[in-house]
Amino acid sequence: MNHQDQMMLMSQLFPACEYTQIISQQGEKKPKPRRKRSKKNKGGENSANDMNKKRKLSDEQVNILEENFGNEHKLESEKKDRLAMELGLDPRQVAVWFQNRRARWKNKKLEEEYFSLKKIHESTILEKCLLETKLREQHSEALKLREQLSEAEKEIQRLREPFERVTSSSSSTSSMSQSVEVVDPPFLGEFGVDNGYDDDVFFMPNETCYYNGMEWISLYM
DNA sequence: TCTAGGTTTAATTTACATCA
DNA sequence: CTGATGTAAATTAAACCTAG
Repeated sequence: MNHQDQMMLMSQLFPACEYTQIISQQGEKKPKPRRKRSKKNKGGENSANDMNKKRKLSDEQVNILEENFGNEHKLESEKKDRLAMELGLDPRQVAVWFQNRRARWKNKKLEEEYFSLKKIHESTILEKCLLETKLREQHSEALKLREQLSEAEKEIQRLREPFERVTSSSSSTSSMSQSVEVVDPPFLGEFGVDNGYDDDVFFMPNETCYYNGMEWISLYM
């Protein structure tokens, strides 16, 4: 595999940006500072020559170059010469055109990638907002249910009181018998509200610790 | 119609890699 | 090591476009 083949393979395996990164990372060398640009030959031997002036390529030339670029982003030397002959251009011009075209292609790709990532980012933010809203709703629902539970427990206690008075007076006649109080198991709902543990404590099913109410809320704010 | 300022693009420069 | 050749990146400058 010669150098050109290797380059070709690299460019196929990696998008232009990664490909150039790989090249520049080889050897981990810092890029040397660019040398001062030498003055162009303004007024030099060829500057007066109109042939040196920049000529825009014709539509047909550009079409054929684009067609070739569509097939392959890099040119082998032979193909470059053939194409140059076909278009009536200097092989150097064809090489330069491909070089510039690759640079434009890379810029376009980067731009596309930027907008695609931006889109993903925006939709993720939106999803996060929706999930946060949902969580707040669920939390206020949990608080409401907890309030209801507390009320229900108070009501149970209130209804029990007459019965407990009777059993405690009758137990005084028999010291052996204790009040057989049916103790309800602590209610541990979805959020593990356990009044037997602490007044305002939540147990997270997937975690091994307890949070008080404000801490629990702040986890989701 | 003219023109200043912006955009596009052909060409150049530079640094670096690879190979014979 | 050296020179030839290739590339990417940065830059320049000619040609072109457009608002005012």
